[in-house]
Amino acid sequence: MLLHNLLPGLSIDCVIFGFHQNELRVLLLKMKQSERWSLPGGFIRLDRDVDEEAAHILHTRTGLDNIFLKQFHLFGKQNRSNTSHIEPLIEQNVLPASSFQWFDQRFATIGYYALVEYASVTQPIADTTSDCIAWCPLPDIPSLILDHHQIIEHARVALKEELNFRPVGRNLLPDEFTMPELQSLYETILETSLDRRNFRRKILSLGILKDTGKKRLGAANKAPSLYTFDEVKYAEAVEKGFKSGFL
Amino acid sequence: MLLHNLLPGLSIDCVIFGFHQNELRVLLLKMKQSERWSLPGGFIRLDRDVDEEAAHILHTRTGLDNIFLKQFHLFGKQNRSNTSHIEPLIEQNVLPASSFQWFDQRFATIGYYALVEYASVTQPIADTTSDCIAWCPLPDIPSLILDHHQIIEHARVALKEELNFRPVGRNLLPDEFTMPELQSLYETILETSLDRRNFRRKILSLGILKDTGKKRLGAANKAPSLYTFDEVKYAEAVEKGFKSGFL
DNA sequence: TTTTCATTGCGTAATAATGACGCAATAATA
DNA sequence: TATTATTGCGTCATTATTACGCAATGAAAA
Repeated sequence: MLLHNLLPGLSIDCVIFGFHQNELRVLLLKMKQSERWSLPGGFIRLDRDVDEEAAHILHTRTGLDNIFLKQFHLFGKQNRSNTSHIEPLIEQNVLPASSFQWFDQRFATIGYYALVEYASVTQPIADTTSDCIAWCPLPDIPSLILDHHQIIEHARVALKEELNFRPVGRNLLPDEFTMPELQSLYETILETSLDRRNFRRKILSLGILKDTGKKRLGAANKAPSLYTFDEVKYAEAVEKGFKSGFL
Repeated sequence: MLLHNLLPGLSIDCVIFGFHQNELRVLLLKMKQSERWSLPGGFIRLDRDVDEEAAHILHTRTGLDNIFLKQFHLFGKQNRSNTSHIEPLIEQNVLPASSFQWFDQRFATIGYYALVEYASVTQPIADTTSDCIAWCPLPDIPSLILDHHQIIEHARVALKEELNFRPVGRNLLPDEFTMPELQSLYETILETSLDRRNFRRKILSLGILKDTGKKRLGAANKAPSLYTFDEVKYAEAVEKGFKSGFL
């Protein structure tokens, strides 16, 4: 990392959501020399767009390209950043002492959330300042550095609001999925329970699903049908959003 | 402006919306030594939160406090900023030559939109780099510096989407207003026309309006009732948003 | 092989919301 | 006093939502 080659004062933090075992999970990095975790993030190279850099961070951690990625908020409190999570890294020579003044700046950070298919991230990659990287279920997020708790919470609300406007499942579910799986995703994001039969009718009325004709066998009950998203209709729905309110 | 006292690389641009004569208008500054206009904006003092600084910019230009202000997007293209609008100002000694290197940085800018009651901004105040400041109707925005056209367009879309979730009129209309005035505001923001009778029913069903009992006299037709917003219900609606989609 | 079980797919009835209108009432003006 | 433009209120058909009932069906237990 060539620090003179970066946009000063601004960082990126990514809340990478996955869905597994009926839970929303986020990808977190365990800081070296500390019990705290952090969001995947980084700084912006002077020759890259901010959006580009966010996509790059995501690619670096997950190996994935063309991820659904959305900027949701700039966190700009005057006192939000400090060097307490960096100092142990410098002491233990994980980072060079010369990097201290870079981290000692005031940073605003721009939050992005990403939606990825959990199973497609087989081997997430930690960075040099981290021991490991792992998916953490939202209910039991560990202790985080800086304001990263707040960033995750903000992302969660942003995702929840988005869900009422636009379809979201395409990015979080595998290619084929059952109606109960889709419903569980919605219930998790919305933090509520929905009537099975009404959910089914409503989501089908959006016209973005295709029945594959196949069924998910194996469970001790009636086998649910497998659906995929109709790519064309889905893209249209993402573009135009759902009708709501006055429009 | 003490440039060493500012967060580098990040600026603020404010799209200040007002509503007058059935048109949405934005407050723009005419650059000195140029035919171009710009959004009110500025840089972030190291001892201020970004949100605080945005509110400060608004106060400086409009004299108003407690303005509805919402961050909507970070514009972070690598090549979005340049010094072409600054050079004439330095040549004519409007800005000191020493400020060139500050403006020659790459800047990302965080966009805020503000909603203000048009009539309450009696004397908007230009800055030292501007000849004048004026309300411009959205349909005829003049030539703007940098990516300010794009910023306004983005703000407009953000406002439009917001309108489907939360009430907006409180900040754009005078204390008392008629149903047709409110409808005209909605139609302008949504860029559509709405049935008068259905709009009335829907907006009343939200329970955020109070009939003052008074009427707006003077026109050659039946005098429309004057309404105000029910502060308690309105605040509740802003907080919780309107029901829509799945939730 | 048959029964049991959990769960799906489909359906229905009551209620609420929406879209497209009709029409009498009314403030200013001719 | 009649005319004009526009408001406030109401109706009716259609669509959406809510709250359920029930037969069908894979797998597992009897």
